[in-house]
Amino acid sequence: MRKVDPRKHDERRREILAAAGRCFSRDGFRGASIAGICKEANISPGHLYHYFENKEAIVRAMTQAAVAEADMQLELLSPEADPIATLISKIESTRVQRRDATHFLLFDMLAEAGHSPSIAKILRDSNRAMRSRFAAYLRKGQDSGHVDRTLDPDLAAAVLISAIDGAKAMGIRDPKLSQEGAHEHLKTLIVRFLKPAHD
Amino acid sequence: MRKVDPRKHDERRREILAAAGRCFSRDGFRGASIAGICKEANISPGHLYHYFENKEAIVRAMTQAAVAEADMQLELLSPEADPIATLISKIESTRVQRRDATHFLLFDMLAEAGHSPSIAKILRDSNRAMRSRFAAYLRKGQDSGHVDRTLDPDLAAAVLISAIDGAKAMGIRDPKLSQEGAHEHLKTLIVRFLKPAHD
Amino acid sequence: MRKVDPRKHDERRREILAAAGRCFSRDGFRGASIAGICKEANISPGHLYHYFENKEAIVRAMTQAAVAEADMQLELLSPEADPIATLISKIESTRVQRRDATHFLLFDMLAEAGHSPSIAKILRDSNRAMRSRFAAYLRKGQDSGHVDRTLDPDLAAAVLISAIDGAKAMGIRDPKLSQEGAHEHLKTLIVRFLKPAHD
Amino acid sequence: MRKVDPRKHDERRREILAAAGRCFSRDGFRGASIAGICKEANISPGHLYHYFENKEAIVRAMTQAAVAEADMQLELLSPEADPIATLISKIESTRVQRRDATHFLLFDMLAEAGHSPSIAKILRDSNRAMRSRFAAYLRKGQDSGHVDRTLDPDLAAAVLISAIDGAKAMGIRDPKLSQEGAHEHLKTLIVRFLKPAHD
DNA sequence: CATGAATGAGCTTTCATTCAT
DNA sequence: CATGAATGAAAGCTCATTCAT
Repeated sequence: MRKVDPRKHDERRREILAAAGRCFSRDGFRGASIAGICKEANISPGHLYHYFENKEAIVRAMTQAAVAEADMQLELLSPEADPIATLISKIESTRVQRRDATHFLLFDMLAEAGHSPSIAKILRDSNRAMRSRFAAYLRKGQDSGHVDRTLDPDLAAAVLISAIDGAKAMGIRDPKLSQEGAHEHLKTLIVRFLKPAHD
Repeated sequence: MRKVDPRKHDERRREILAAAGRCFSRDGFRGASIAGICKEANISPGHLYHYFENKEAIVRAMTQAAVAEADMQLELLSPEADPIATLISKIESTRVQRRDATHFLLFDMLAEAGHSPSIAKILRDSNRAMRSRFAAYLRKGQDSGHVDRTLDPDLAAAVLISAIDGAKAMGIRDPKLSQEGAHEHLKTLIVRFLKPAHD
Repeated sequence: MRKVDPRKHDERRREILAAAGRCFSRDGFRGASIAGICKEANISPGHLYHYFENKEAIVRAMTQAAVAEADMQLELLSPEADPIATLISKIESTRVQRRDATHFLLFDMLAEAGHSPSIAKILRDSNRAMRSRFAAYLRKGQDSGHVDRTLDPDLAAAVLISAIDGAKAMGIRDPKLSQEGAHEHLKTLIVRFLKPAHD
Repeated sequence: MRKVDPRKHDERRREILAAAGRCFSRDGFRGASIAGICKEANISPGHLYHYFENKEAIVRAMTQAAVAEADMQLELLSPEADPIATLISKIESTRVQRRDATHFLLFDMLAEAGHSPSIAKILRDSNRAMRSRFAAYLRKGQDSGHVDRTLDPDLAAAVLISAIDGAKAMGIRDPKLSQEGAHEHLKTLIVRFLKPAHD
């Protein structure tokens, strides 16, 4: 009579997703195999399909989790401080995790968006959320005079997100680049972009 | 005793690579099949292996060709003009090709770099070349007073390359974003970053 | 010490069998899955195995039920009437249900008999029962002068059963065939076969 | 430069089909596995897919071959003779092959027609061909006075085909039935059905 | 009596790669 | 140079069946 315990079900799903995440960032979305994920998650292939309809569903859930996590990290940034400093600390965290395997995952997602409309949609939707959060920061900064009032908050936010993406690419293209130096220059880029009172 | 005509051999290789490029940008590195590439190139699978040792060799050559092409496009930019304008026109070309399938290829490469050291190396090497070319532009700009002298040309170049990568990601994350607006803001980002005389 | 109520147990079995019947006639013996049958019967897979040892047991029970049902329908035919009319009305019912999914089930059973000796035996046993019932009709008809006395009742019965099977096949081979016309001719076939006084 | 030799290709296809036929009549359409067919045909699984798009294509080709063969056998019957005798010899051949595995295949096809529209279509199309061939025989018989002129040739043909199907079912339902006796009665059925001059 | 989590063998299919011609 | 027949391992996925609860 007892039905599925949704709690346990969800926990298991998360466990599988975590295992999949390890496989995906090691081998890529396409390179990772169901068998590998099962081994990593210590379950049988048949059982995995109680939790996910198919591989694409795992990729989808993974992508969703990754972008949600990215958005959440942004939400956690202290909203009191100078928004410029806030955003820079965001960029900074990217620098620190420089060789983080999840960066590869991001590029896998961007590549996958080219072949999978559902992944593309997840990326678009999450991007809209992140962008409006960013834009809110910027608007607040404009109100307090920290951010150039001539910038369109939405478009500036899009540019800043793209700068973060670019920073992640930089870590791959140039792993030996002076981290402090690159960070300094990125910071300069952001500051000069946002700072008001350009003559 | 008839020897291979190296000229023809190279041309064939390029043809195959072009066919592979179409397949890769349509289906991704992993999603594209040797059979598909052969069909696209109008050769037999057996024959393809006269030109490439294995699939990874094609991916490698493809990556090399793509980054070389990117570098070459940079080389073609008129070296006379104001370097800032030059760089902006480079960004602009990214905007115009916004939904170009080759963008997905770039992200495939960046993702692949996570699993394949040889791809990672190609990316690193090509990046070093591009970066020094960019840096040369910047140095010239600094000499002529167009570019802020306090910037380190190498690091600034790395940041600019990352901005271009980010711009490509922007097209995927936000396909409906106002192109002109985003471009304006990107331009502003570059100009403010490079322009001298910040107080 | 609580014993199973055999009444309830049997009813449950019949319910499951009914559900299985729907699945089998939709997807075939091989195409239908235990999971599907469970969903159709609203029970869990584990529970199903309280009622049936394995899938083959379900197929067996199903086959048995189907042939028993066919025999029972025959039993219900009014034994008073002219046996020729009786048999024709039997053929008629086949015509009416022409596209009935249970027809496919019959052919599934006949095919399955080729790979499963136990199914073959069920078919044989049931056929013997039906045949003797048919034969009894014929004998009565011979006594009353409605049926040709030179026919061997048993063999004639076998031929008539095969004619009914054939009529079911006709519905599949030729779904658009004039139903009335085909029925008329089938009726003629039966009448001429059984009618006495051929010169 | 040499292209595929269509002769060899076709021969290989036929070989595979023959192997598949053995597997299918042993295990049924669904019960037979690609691996088993490959082993029977002495080829690798990958290679099989050079000749057939997928398993369904094999089933389709198999069905087509089987019904074409049935039609061809009919064509070979001597067209000179009394059409009734001709048709009876057709029924007779069914009796002789009584336990022929291809009979099971027929019922597999009829069952499969319930789930696969393409199989259903093949059956319909082949049936139309066979039926018109049968009907031509009957018409000729009517012209020569051997066959009852009141019968509609097309419908009578359909009824006769269904009688053959039924005869095949009889072999399965009743393998121990006196073959001669059953045959005698079947012959009687046919003769009385077709013979003219019923009073 | 009843659940559904869990298994693992087996399924169809794909694909990089080799090789005789 | 060029073909495409052939391989076989591995992929994603299904499913009958078992078992702890």
